[in-house]
Amino acid sequence: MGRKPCCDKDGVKKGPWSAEEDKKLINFILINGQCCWRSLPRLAGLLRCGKSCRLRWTNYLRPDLKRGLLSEYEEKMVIDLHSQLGNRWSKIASHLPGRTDNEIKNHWNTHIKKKLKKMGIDPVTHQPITVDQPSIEQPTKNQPIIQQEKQTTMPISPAHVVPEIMDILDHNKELVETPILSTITEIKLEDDDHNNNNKNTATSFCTDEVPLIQPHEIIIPSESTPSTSSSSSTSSIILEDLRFDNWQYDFNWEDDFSKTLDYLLNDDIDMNNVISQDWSKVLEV
DNA sequence: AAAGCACGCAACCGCCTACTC
DNA sequence: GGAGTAGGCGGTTGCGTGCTT
Repeated sequence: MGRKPCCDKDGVKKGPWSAEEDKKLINFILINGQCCWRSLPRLAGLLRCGKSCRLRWTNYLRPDLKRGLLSEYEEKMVIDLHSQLGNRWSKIASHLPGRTDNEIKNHWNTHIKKKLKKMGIDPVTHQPITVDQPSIEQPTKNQPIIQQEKQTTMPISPAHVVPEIMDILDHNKELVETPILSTITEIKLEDDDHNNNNKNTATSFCTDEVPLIQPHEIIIPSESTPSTSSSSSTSSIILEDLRFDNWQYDFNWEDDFSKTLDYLLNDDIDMNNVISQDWSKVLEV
């Protein structure tokens, strides 16, 4: 039996998200939290497949995302983590708060790869490129890291390859608030797919931290109801209940959320602008 | 000024895994 | 135990934009 498509292709919009769609998605998730992605588009009034909504939220709309280029420090983090974890972007991203796997993957492919090659380092093996050294294929996710390590006789950390990286790391350490560096050494090389115990540690990030709700708790935003923050007492109560206390960023709920809500409820505001500037500014740690 | 090209990034696709029944 | 489903992940694509010729 063939696999059922994640969504009905007919009537499902594809391509770039409009400001209106973003607004609907943010509004729905802020009010209801994340429920099942499959039914979210219907409940939120979006003509998108659930997968697309999840991706949009995870990679672009999530309030705790950092925008902009990776800092030099973050870049070194990615290099080091990649040397240990390979192309497991989500794992790498979990060690960089506010960064998504997609963002890191893109940055790796567009910037870091080139940079490493320029430095004479094979981005795949993290070892110096020699003329007759064939590039070793990137291990697949089915190939355990431990097994890959056995294939090499030298340490694979880039710090062994490029000593100055550690100097840069030290230099940039002061620029970062979160103690990311200390976690590098804590990364277990064994596959931790079955070990979610450290999912919610102070330094790792998890996209599941938006409160989950039961289907009966879902509130479908009404198009007809004028939704001002003062007029919707029901929403206020529920929003109060759904405070994202477990989120990793330092969110000043009283001030920032009402500010954010104002944006959402004000039709005159261009959401693209909100997201790229005010939204991220409001929620910046 | 315009055509061609390269680059960056958002979004999609298909596969995999975990979970439920 | 197997089928069906949902969510997650990594690879890839395609479009917008800036640069070069």
